[in-house]
Amino acid sequence: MLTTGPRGTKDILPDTIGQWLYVEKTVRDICELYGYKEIRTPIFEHTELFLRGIGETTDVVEKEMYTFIDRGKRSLTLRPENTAATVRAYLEHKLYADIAVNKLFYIGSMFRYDRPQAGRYREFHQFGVEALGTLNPAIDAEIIMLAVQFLKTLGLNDLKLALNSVGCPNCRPVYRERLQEFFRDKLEVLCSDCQSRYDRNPMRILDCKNEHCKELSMGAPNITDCLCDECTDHFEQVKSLLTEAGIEFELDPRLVRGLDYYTKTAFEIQYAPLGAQSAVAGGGRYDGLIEECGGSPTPAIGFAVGLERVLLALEKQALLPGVSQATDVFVVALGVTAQKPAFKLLCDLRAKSIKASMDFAGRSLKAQMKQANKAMARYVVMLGENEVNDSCVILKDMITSDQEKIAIQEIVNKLYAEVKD
RNA sequence: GUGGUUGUGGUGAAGUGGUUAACACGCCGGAUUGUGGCUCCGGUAUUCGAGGGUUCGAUUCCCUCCAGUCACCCCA
Repeated sequence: MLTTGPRGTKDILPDTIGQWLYVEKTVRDICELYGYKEIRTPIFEHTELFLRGIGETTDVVEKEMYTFIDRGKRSLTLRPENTAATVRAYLEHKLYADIAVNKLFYIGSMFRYDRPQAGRYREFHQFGVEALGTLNPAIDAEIIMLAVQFLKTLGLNDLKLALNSVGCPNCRPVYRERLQEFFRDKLEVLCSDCQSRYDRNPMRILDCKNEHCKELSMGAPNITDCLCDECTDHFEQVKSLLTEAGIEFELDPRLVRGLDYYTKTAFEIQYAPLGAQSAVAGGGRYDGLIEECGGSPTPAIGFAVGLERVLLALEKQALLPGVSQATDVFVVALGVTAQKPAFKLLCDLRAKSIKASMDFAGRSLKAQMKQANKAMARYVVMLGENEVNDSCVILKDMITSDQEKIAIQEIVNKLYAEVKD
């Protein structure tokens, strides 16, 4: 218990931290390129924010939230996603007053009480982007392109961009009714999951993996045929902008998002080799959310990328960079009298920005040499009693195995010249 | 929340109802005086996820729990 982390969590150890830094660097670079600014919101929020924002009947809210009561008897929840919180911050700090369109990105931990499986954890990391303040289809295209370019920059291939429009409060209810109408006489023969979807979210029936349900849903009406004029027009423009930009996409009229706030444009980027959890990125428009959160009606769009899934995909394509943890110099000290001068040398080297390490376990010379080798040290500086008495050190080149005696006053400059040329 | 599957040292893994739980890698130490990477030698699990039960006896059989893993649900 004490030696096991909570279920669904993962430690990121020194041997893999480089992968994260690499991905995070890519995130920051691309966001800078597209003009998105980083925002950091709290890990927890008032529970109410997610209830209202995400939707009370969504799975995320109904069964996946980490909710707790604090000592002030407030109900708080660990964020299961970051769009609602970003909107909250946007309203709280009146960011809309600064500029017409706010372009923001975030990167951090999210929490969902789910059964862990491949690509799904209880604490996971998302990189997300939000553009608040415009209904212009060009921002839809920009957002989607950013997501695609991010994944491509990392080197991922075989990605599938699925695109759909889920309508707006004007046309979606119409579609919903037509769907229910279509399935009404088939309700008895649908799987039990779909029977409950029928009322909660009939669009999900279209997405069912059950073969029988798939057959039954053949010929079901498509949402894109039921969109209102405004949504149709918007969707057409998004599609043509993407086409002009050379972004390949697949129209998927069955693509549904699980969060209530989505409107119009919905998209998902899938990487099939990941198995069941193949959605690497997902997002869409949420033109009603800001008003729902107490702001004035403001259109917005965003997406989130699951970083663990990205890392899994990169691993499958062997795209993870090997991080060199080589050090420049390893200082080997022999015996007690050399300890202090060795430590001083270590400090002096670092003062010159030379990467340097030494042994602190009081090990033998041989063991220290092995350690230097493991640390991939370019040079080893040795000093023992003799060297201390002579005010010199032995400098060893670990590649050529050459070694020479050097006055201790000169060693730092000498190494600086070697390492920093 | 539901179902499948797995759980032996730091890691990958053999193995059996009964004296000292293979092997490989890793790690630690050594191969004459103060020197790495190769090689060789030695040391590295009072214990087989945890707790019960069956048994003369269980790591091996049963139950419960915990954890990993995969799938459903759902999502990034």
